Amino acid sequence: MITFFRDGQAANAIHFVFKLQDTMAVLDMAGHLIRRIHQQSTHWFAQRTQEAGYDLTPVQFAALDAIGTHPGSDQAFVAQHIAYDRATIGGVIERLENKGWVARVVSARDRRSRELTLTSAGQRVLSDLQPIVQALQDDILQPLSDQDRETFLRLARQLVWP
Amino acid sequence: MITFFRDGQAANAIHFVFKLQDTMAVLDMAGHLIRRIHQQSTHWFAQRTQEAGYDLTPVQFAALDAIGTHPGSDQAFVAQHIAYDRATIGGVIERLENKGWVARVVSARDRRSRELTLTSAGQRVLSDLQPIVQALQDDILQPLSDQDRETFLRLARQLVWP
DNA sequence: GCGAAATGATAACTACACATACCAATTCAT
DNA sequence: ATGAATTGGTATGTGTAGTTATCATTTCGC
Repeated sequence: MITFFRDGQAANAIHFVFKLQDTMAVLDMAGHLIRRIHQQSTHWFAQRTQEAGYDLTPVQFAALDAIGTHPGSDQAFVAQHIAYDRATIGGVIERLENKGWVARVVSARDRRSRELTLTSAGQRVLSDLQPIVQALQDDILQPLSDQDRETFLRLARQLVWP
Repeated sequence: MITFFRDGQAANAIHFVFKLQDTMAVLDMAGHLIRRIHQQSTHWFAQRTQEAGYDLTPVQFAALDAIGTHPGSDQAFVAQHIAYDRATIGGVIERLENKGWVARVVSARDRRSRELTLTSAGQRVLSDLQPIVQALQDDILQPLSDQDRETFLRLARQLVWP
């Protein structure tokens, strides 16, 4: 029936339906869904960590954790460890240094590299945040049942490694 | 067995194992996996579209598609449609305009808003890219079986809507 | 041991991504 | 009908995210 359309719009009815389908196709593509989930994930991260009185990004946390668990390593290791760009990690670590959470010392062994360690403030931040970030994973997966959460994580792991 | 460690390192063996576990916990979290998948997804997009002779980002494509399927709508609609920040979409559309793919005209109905349409060049780009972007979704999901791809998409859709 | 290749880091550049603040125009409530 | 709230858009600032180029230092090949 074309009675949903006002006078003069009947001829566009089929065109209108096609347009809607085209749109849905793009919004339902893997790449677009992944972008949306990533967007929501970073939003939850900001929300929960700000509630805890901190102001940092997911990547800053990942870098902080990598340095905490591998003290003395250099920027290239941290970048490779969390699958990051070598050029970008410099800025991330610089911001962590400015916050007083990370110390950067030129290595005696290799004068090109800087050895990274957490300051005591950085260690406190990391241990404060660890349970919060752990708990926040449930917020991200909230719409899924326990079993679907496991399935999603299993498939996500498969997607990441290659 | 501690024979994997050189002299003097035996005392650190257990500590070393704990450190590895801590690290794995972070790298295996939903948020981190999602960031990695998003990273790979945008990488595939750049790869495939550049092979086709184009230089644009996933978001530029999503905006182009939204304007193509909803000609005459304004920036706020496009932003809302693809779940985007109102402040960011301005720059994205400005770049599309600079490439000569999108025309931006101040609306007569509401002088605050700009009505967006594709130029003929923009329409050609969109129809050129549509099959390429469609095909590229398989690259993103490549490590999964057909059935797991369906499952992943189903769970991803569930994660997105709330 | 010495030139070439590789590596760690930074700089410059482009493009998101979002928060906040602001202006202009429109709509809503009374 | 008019003041208040809303809406469309831009500006500003911070922080990724990646590419390419450059520089210093180290390691590798022979």
